[in-house]
Amino acid sequence: MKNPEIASIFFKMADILEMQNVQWKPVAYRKAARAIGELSEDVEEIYKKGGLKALKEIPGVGINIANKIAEFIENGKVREYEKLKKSIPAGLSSLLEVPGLGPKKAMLLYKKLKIKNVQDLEKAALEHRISKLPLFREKTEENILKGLDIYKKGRERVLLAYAMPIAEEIKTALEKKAERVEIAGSLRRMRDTVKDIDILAVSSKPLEVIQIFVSLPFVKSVIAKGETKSSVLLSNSMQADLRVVPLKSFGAAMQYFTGSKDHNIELRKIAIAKGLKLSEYGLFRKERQVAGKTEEEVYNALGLSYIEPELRENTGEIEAALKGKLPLLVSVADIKGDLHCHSAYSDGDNTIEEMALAAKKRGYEYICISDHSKSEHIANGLSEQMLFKKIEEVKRVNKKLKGIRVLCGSEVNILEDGSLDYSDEILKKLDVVVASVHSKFRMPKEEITARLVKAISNPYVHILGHPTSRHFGKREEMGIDMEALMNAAKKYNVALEINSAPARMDLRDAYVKKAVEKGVKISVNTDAHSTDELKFMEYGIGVARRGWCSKNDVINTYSLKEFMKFLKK
DNA sequence: GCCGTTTTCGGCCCGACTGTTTTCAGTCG
Repeated sequence: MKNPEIASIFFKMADILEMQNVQWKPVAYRKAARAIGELSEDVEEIYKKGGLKALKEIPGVGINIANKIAEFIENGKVREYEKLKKSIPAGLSSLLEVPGLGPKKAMLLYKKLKIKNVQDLEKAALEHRISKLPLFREKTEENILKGLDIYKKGRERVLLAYAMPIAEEIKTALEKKAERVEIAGSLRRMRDTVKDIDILAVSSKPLEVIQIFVSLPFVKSVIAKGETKSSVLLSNSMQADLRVVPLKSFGAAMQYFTGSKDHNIELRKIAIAKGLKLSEYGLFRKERQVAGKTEEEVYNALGLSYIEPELRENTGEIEAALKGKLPLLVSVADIKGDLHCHSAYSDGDNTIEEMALAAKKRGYEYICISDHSKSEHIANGLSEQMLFKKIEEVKRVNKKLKGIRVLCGSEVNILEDGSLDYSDEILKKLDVVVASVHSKFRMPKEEITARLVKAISNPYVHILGHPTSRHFGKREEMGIDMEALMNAAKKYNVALEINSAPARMDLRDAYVKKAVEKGVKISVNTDAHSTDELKFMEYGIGVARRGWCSKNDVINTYSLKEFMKFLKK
C-alpha cells in the first residue's frame, strides 16, 4: 500500500511551499495528503482500475495532484517534489516541527543566521545569537529552547486508552470549580491515537478554572495562559488545552473544540452560504446569536441533523446529515457479549468462571472464552487434550452460574498456507471459532489475501480476529486486498473483528466503514486477558461508530438466541 | 492547487495568545 508514502510526500511538499511563502497550495496539498492517508482503498488500485479520473474522485485531489500520484505509481518519484527538495537545504523543514516556529520565522533564521537544521538552531539559541535579531528578543529565544525540548522528546501520538484516563482526571479536578467540564477533541471523536488532550469548561469565572488547570500536579510547564484558554505541557510530554466559555456558547464551543478541523471548516462554509457566521461562541446572523447553547441547535440551524462526534471527519457525514441519512450508531449499551477473551487455560490471568462473572456484571448475556490454539506455544496454546478438558470446564461453569452463558471457543491460528491448526473434527466441537494470524505477517498481497480467504472459507470459522494484525509501535498492518477479503467474508458469512485491545484497534475505522457498506458483519471484541480488560469494549465501540456501524451490523449485539442462529450459518 | 444551487475565476474558517512594538504579525488549534 503506497498511500502513507504518497501522503507523506504531499505533506513535505506543503511544508516546503509554506517556507517559500507560497499561498494556498500548502493547504491544498495537506488536504489531499490527509484524504489519501485515511483512505481505505489502495491508491495504486484506484489508479490501475480507473486512471486519473478515479484519482480525482478522492476529495481534495484535482488534476495536478492526480498526475503526481500517477507519476509516483509509475516511476516511484514525483519530479515536482524532487525539485522542491533541492530549493531549500535538507533539514530546514524540520524546523517547522519545533513548537512556536512557523514558516516565517524558520525562513528568517535561515536567511539571517544560516540555520539549516535543529542542531544549528539549538547552537544559535544557546550562544544567544537569536535574540540579537530584529523580531527575535530574549523571550523568543527562550521559547525556542523550550520548543526544542518538546521537539526532542517527540510529540508522537499516544494510544486512546492511555490518554483517556488522564483526560478524565483533569476533568474531575476542574469540575470542582467549573459548572460543566467535557472532554473534546480527537479523544471525544475516539480516534485510535491522539496527540493532545482537549478540555472544555463552562464557567462565569474562567480565570479561576484556568488557575486550577495550570496548577495541576502533573503539569510541567505552561505554554499559554489567557482569559479564555490555556495550554500546558504535562509531565508525560503530552500537551493539554483548556477552553473556558460562557453557558450560552457551550454547544458551539463543544462543536468547535471537538473538530475535526476539516469537519469544522465545511460547517463554517455552510454557515457562510447561509449568510451566517459560525465560531466557538455561536452561530450568528450579524451580531445576533441564532444558535449555540447546544450542539444539536447548531447543527439544526445549519440545516443538518445532529452528527455524532465519531463521524466528524468530513468523510461524507455532512452530506448524509443534509439528507437526514445518518446511521443510528451502535453503542456500548447494545453489546450483549464479548466473543474473544482469554482465560488462564492459555495466557489469561483469570479463570473461566471469573471471566464469566465479570461479563455478567457488565450486563452481558454471553461470553466466549477463546483461548489460543496448539501452535501458539508462546501463549500456552491448548493441545487437543487440554481443549477437551476446557470444554468440560465450560459445561461445569454453565451449570453453576445463572444469568450468563459461557461459550467455548478458540482463537485458532491461521497457518502459513491458510489452513487452521485444529482439524475440522475438533473445530466442530466448539461453539465459536475465531481465526487469527499470529505469524508470518509479511507476505505478498496476493498470498496473504489467499491465505485469509482460505481460512475463512472453513465452514467452522465464525470470526476473523484482528484482520490486519497491526500493532501500534510494533507492526504495520498486513497488506491485504480488502475488497477481496470483504467479498469472501460476505460470501462465507464470517464476521470481521474489531479488536479493542488499545494497541490493535483492528479493523480500523475506514475499513469498517467499507465493510458495513458491503453488508459484511462486524464483531466488536476486547481480546481481554483479564476481567479488567473487558472494559476495552468502549474503545472498540468507538472504532465501530467511527466506521458508521449500526446495531444490526454488529453480531454481538444479538440476543443469545439470535446469536446462536448466526453461529449455525 | 482545489472547487462551484450565488462563482470555471476568485475565493479559500475563525478566533486566542504571545512577543514585539504601539497596532500587528506569527503561530496555533
